[in-house]
Amino acid sequence: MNIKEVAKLAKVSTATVSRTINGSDKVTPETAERVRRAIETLKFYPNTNARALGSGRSSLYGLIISDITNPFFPELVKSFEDIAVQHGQEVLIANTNYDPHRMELCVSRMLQRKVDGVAIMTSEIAEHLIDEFHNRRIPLAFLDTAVPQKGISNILVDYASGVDAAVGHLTSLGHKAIAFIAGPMSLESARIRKRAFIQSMKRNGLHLDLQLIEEGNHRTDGGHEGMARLLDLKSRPTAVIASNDLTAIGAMGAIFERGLEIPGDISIIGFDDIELSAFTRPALTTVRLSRQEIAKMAFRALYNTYQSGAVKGAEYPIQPTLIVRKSTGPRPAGKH
Amino acid sequence: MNIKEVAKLAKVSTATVSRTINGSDKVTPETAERVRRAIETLKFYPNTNARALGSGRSSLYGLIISDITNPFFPELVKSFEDIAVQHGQEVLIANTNYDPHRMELCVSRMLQRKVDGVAIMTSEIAEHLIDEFHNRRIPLAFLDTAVPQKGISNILVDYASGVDAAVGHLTSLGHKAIAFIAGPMSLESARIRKRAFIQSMKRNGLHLDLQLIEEGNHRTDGGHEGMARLLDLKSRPTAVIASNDLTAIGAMGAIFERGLEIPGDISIIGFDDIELSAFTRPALTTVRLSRQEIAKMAFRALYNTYQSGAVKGAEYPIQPTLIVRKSTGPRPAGKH
DNA sequence: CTGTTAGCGCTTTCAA
DNA sequence: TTGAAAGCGCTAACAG
Repeated sequence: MNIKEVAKLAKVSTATVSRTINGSDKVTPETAERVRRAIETLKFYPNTNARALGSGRSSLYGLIISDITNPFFPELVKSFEDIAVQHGQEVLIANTNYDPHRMELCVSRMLQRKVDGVAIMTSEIAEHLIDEFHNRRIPLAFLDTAVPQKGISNILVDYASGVDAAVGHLTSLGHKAIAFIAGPMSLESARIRKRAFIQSMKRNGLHLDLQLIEEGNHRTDGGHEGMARLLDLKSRPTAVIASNDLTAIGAMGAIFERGLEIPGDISIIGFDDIELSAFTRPALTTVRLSRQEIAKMAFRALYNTYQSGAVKGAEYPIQPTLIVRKSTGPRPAGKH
Repeated sequence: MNIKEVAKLAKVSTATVSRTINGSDKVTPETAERVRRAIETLKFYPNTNARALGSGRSSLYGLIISDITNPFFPELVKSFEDIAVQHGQEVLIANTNYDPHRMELCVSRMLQRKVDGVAIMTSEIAEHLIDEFHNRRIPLAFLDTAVPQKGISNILVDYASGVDAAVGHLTSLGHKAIAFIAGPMSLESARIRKRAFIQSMKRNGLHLDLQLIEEGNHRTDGGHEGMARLLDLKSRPTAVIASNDLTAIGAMGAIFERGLEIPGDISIIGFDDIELSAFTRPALTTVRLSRQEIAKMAFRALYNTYQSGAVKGAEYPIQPTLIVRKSTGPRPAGKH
């Protein structure tokens, strides 16, 4: 079952069938109709491998993520697939599992399948792997890389405004002693969020107590430990901002263990707005980072770059938004 | 950059390069070594599209799921990818979004990419779409389909034993009035679970009160509503088993809203063991359905079927296990 | 607007 | 054990 059979049935050449499939405008409507009927009756599906070989374009876009079980990613993956399919493109997903070796494997998988572009939504990628793509003129899109370079597109989250919204919300509730549980400092995006917090505190004219800045690991256990240390302080904070939702959820556990109430004793704000955050008790106030937007931007960046044959990437800004739920409340009376 | 260049550099024919790549045993170790070095220095990655075209095997396996943001799927996807990559195969993931049209699109995507097999982990698939695969001799693996047929492999979860473990756990805690919040009756696997519950109650010699069986939708809202109705009963149950974890979580919300305690007033057990269940307060006792096992079985079924050219599928059993956490406790004193 | 035909890069007989 | 060469199914000049 191939294009030849279709051509025979429709009484045209294979070229005409190909043109019809590809929506060329130089085919008479009648001919096209005949071809389409032939395709229909034969239940013919063009072989994408042959198409890719013949045209030099795979219509495949790679999506490299750290770990699909990390709640940040599922919606990102879904949105990426949605928009790709809308454009008639296919998606190749690969998990690095936070493992550099595995990342290398992911890159090789992408290269073998001759992807037309790759969205790299993890933070860890070695320079030489980027070159591998760059040398082959394969468009790349990153999320929050430090430096835009080599024609790579970059999705840039405006962390500053997100953190600002969080700090603003807390100050409007009367909080002054605001703590921050950061992510791992090995992560660029975690460093950016921490810097954003420090600047936001200054901008809001609040005293910045370095004791109130903890380092976590973007997982619940890190949040738990960081919060435990904060609670051991003689003057403990009345509000905490966490670098991501999992950290915040871990912190909530630590607070409950001490018999304290949220938000009665301590208010807490997360970052990301993963699905889980709506289900915690109390539901978590958080700064939403739209994964749908990120995915759409990343795909468009790749698709446009590939289509236009452009060599240079661009920057795409994303605005986070504060989602107020139940984990934040007024500063407790008698506290500072 | 192609196999010819490699052949030239290694001073062999393209056939020998091909054989080396494919690990043929009829290549002298020395020749093979020379070829490998050439591949290395040229940073050559064989073009999978050409390979697929030449060999008639795509080394691609499809994985159709309902919705990656449904917490049941991420771990399944990850495990499937893991095992596929271990076998040098690639994965094509497609979400149906519970939409029949979209399912049709998924099938066409699979067909175009010429997958070597498809794992269909959703419940909704039309008969004629199955034929589409069957006619092309493409192995299929299903999760909990009603009837095994047409050489399709079937991953069969032993729901009976899972539900039995749940009922047993509750009776050992003294519970007698046990309710069940089922999934949507349009779903085969939901029907099976409900039947299993009814049978288990009988086997344990417990009175089966039909009022205590509610129908949900496998989402939190359905659990919430079902539980609300149960709480309105004059003789309300002391324990509830939900058809899946999301239902259980919704039910927990309804219980809390009435000012009741878990497990003080009511014990609750879920099904699936999604990640979220460890984070609820209290942590949810549930029947774990290992997604890793399901994924591995499905892949193996497909891979083996394809490799052996077999026409008929097989059945693969999966045993669920009870995970006891904090949402179950002794029957409250004075209650029945 | 349509047909002819030479590739695309690899696999796989068939010979040697 | 190795090489030559004929496909695999489609695309894209080029010619008409």
